[in-house]
Amino acid sequence: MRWKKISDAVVRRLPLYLRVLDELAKNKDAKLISSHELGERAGVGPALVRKDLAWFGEFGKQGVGYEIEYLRLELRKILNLENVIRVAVVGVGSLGAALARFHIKKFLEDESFNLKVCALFDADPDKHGDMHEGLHVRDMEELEDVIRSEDIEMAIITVPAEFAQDVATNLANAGIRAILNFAPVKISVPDHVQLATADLSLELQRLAYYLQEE
Amino acid sequence: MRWKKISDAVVRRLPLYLRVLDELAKNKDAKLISSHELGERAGVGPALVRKDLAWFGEFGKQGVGYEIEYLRLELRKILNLENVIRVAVVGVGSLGAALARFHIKKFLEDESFNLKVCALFDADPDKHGDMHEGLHVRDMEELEDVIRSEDIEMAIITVPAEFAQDVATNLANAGIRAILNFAPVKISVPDHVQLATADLSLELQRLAYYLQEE
DNA sequence: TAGATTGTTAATCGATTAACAATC
DNA sequence: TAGATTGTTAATCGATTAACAATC
Repeated sequence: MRWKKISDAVVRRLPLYLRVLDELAKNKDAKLISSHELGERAGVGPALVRKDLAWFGEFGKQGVGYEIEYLRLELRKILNLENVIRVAVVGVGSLGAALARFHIKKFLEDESFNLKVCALFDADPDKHGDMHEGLHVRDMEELEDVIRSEDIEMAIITVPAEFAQDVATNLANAGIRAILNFAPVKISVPDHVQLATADLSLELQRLAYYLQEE
Repeated sequence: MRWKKISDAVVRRLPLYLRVLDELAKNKDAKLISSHELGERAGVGPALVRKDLAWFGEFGKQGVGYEIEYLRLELRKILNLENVIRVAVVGVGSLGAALARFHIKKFLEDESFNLKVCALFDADPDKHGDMHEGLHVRDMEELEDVIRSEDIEMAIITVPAEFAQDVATNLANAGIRAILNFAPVKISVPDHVQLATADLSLELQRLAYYLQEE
């Protein structure tokens, strides 16, 4: 299933729409939703909602709107969230451990959440063998083997900034296709690897700007 | 110090430039940097670097470039990072505790890092009094008093999604001016409160899209 | 002086919004 | 049929890039 050249600005809004639909589906408030209301709840204009969805097909009915459950399932298909995606966490400090814990719990509790953390890695030998939510911390030496044998496609990097680039390179070499980076550095990856950044320092510094009196 | 109507797209790049300058200043590699090299290191085009900086003044010299240390200090002024900014963490689960720990350590280790976590709050009475890096967990009842008496301007929300909006409202009422929200929900705040979102689920779902074969 | 690089204006590019015919 | 809302095209808006005179 491929629709070429969809802008990332569009792709970023799809999970937003999906979240609204998940919520509505759970509460069974209604069967239908208009682009106006979906946009309202997602924080996006109604015209943009329609345009975003139209890139992938015709999901609505004129004069009626979109069927919530149907659109929800279609969006899950589009976002590739139908099958379980295996995830590794590299760097098991308190942040890495917390993220692993959070996602493992969510996977167990929410049946529509399809991201499964299934391996933890850390360079510190003292941590090897430590258990977190049923997973033990592995040596970085095992990275490539485990990623390949366990079909891990995504990784979360929570190592100190100075090691992040090396880790990212190793992950790319091991066949990882998407990385969420928490380390406060710009990292480079090959074109076929997707990168998302959760750079808290950057966000906090940006917020500081707006604290100034206006 | 106010320059009206600077676009957020511009403000978001300033911390990126600052990080590059911090790095260069630490290593004392050189005294000067061109927009070309600064852009290179920050991942931004050279013309855009010059245009971004030009919003705030004339910091460079034609034919020469920008003085690293000078520009670094000017950027710190512009971003309002000269004085310590006090921060509260609301929701002390494993993620909240990890973030508090991370930032408190960074504040102690890096003298140019001016964000100081100085209060922790949680709704769970079992956690009240627990210590994290020298701070005890307080009751939510104390939120407003403590924020006002300790001059706390910024908050990090790490409570479960269903409580995030209430917490944000309470924070806004207590006079908080900027919020970094980790809860996976859209929250609304008054216009005078700045909001940054660290919505990991959204990022991971976006990444999932790109895992599809092309 | 010759070479380099800024600050700034004009041109381009891309994303959002408005408008509306099609149609349920 | 009358009212509503989609999918889509055209208009607008804003952000980035290219170009270049000014000048160190």
